[in-house]
Amino acid sequence: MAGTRRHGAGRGRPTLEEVAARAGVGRGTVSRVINGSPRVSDRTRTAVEQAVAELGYVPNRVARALAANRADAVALVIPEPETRLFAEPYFSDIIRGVGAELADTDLQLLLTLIRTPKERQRLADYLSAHRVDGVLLVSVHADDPLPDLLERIEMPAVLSGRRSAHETVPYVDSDNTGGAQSAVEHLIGRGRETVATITGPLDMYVAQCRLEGYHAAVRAAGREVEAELVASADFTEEGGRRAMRQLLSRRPDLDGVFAASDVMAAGARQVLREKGRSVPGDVALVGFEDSAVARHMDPPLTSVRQATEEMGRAMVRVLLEEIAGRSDRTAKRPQMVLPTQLVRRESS
Amino acid sequence: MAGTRRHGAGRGRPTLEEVAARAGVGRGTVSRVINGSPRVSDRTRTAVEQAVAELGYVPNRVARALAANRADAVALVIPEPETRLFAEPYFSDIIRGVGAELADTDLQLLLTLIRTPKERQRLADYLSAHRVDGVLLVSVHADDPLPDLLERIEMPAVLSGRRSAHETVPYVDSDNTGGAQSAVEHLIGRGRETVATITGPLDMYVAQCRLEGYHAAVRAAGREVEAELVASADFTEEGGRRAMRQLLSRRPDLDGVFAASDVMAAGARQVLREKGRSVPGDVALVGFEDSAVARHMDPPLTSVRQATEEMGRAMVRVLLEEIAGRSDRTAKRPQMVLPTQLVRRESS
DNA sequence: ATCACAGCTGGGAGCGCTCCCACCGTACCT
DNA sequence: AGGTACGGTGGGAGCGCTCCCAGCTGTGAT
Repeated sequence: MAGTRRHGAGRGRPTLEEVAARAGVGRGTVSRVINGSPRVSDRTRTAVEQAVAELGYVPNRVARALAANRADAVALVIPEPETRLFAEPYFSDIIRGVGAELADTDLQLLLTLIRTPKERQRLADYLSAHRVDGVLLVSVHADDPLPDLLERIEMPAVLSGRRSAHETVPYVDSDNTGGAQSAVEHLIGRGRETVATITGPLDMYVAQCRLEGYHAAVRAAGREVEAELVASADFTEEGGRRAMRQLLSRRPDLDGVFAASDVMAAGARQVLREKGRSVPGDVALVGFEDSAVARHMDPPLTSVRQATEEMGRAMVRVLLEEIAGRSDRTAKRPQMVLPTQLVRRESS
Repeated sequence: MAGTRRHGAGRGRPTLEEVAARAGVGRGTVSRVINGSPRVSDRTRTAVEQAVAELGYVPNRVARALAANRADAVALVIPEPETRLFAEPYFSDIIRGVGAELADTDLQLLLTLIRTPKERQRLADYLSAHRVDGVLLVSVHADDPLPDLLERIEMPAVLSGRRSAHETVPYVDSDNTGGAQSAVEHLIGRGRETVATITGPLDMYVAQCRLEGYHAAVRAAGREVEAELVASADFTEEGGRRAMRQLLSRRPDLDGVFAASDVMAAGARQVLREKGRSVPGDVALVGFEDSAVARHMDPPLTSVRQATEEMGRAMVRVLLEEIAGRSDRTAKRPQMVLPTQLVRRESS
């Protein structure tokens, strides 16, 4: 009865044991070679490596995960509504970066889209069960309970973006304040006198930062910040339209607009066209994100580029560190801010 | 020595055994309840369910996967270059659909981006090792060896799109021919006399189909298909520009263009503007894909919408069938074609 | 020659589950 | 009453690996 295989699939795949037999060594030794332990003689190592090659041995990750109580996987969690709200490229660029950086590891990338509270609960269970080694969280809201849950169960995690200025969890963010500031300085530098801004939802830290950058640039130019020149929206095209109408009715004399996202800039552009204002002739327009939308607008939109793909890569690096360095509890949490860059196009 | 736990993480998570003890039954019985086997008495089932609830038991997928020789995961394979080439929304909409449909299952979604031949090889190894239960392949080229490999190792797989008219592997595709045809019929119906087309790379079946639809519509209108009116490109914006210039120099009298992708239409639009042709006044323009680009063009682009998210969902459904029904080898491979829909906007 | 102590090595135990076989009872037949 | 059948159940074996401990060398110190 011994040796009877029950399952068809996977049949014939060599196991550690078989490699050991062929190399004339014990299981433990093969395991050590596979995992690159230094305590193996060169002689033995060579023998094992040859056996591995001959048999075409590939370790069974599942067995490994079970025995070592690791998962060999990280989860990328994406709150679904966000992918609709934010311009798509952000989302896919992050994935690209994450995927690229993970390719060198042998960690699997698990993608988790969260739509409903039920699914969020399910994820929480899943994570509590330690079925992944770490978590990458994209665009978390300030009131999201997930980061705290992760903290509690000691699951390594990295956020893209901060929830507030005093973020405690490791994160990778881009320099929203600086980017916004440079955008507005650019507008002012081009001689615009009355520069307005369309903000994102101000309960989001990212929107606060971009507004903060606007303020900074206005003040740096020795001007007053006028409340009339600030309209807040929600990162959507429709929101951009509404805010632009508001702004135009309040201050018909405005000649520059900084929108905190390209999509809102697109909405604003439409309203400007409706009202017969030329861009950049009458009104200069700048966006944020440098998404495909910016390039395809007419005229092409000046925008602040964030290194989104690089953010994905950085997140993985930080997460890997977190996973490795969990031991020393005192270590400071790695947090990094990536620079942005103004991309000048015809809209300003 | 018995019962000594070595690993810290996961400590305290109840196991099947503990649930069994608490419910006063055997391991096998608990397993049956968990997996919804019908051969359990109501009495016992209730007792087990209570124990599960009290202990907060969550099955360990890794152990399950090892024991059952399943992986409880499917891989979504995305050839990296494609995600740059194709407009992004396609890619993220597919993911959205796949994620949504998978949420009801307890399969994990593994995302695999393929950039280099080395990574492709790695994936091949990985799949050969049966570490996933099935594979979703996005936009495969005709010469991609992956589908055949999968066939060989009997790994369930579903393609998005076909490689040729005689695709043998299960797939989900949209009605490219029909969509293109309706687009061109629309142009002709609006009174356009000289309708040209910008095609994708003709070694891709999807490009062939869209061209085929163009031909069909032209012929259906009782006209000749003129080679001069066909310019092929590569689904990129730059390609669209080049093709448009070609077309314009060959046939300055053209008054309608069907571009086989929105991105190429965007390129074409730029050239038309350069050359002083108004849209839709002088030239009516239609794209394919109905991506964000289409909505943000000026004027907004009429385009053929494909139900991309639904394609993702359908792919999962088909894959699940494949995984389940692997037993009867004679069953026909499920293949489905989703309808498209013309979305009219101001460009035509 | 003896002892100690390395560096290597083999292999038992165990990770948490599924599979399957043997077994128990009860209901139904002859 | 004995036989048959079958729904329901317990638990051994095993999935392929990692961990760890004991043991086995060979070397250098004594």
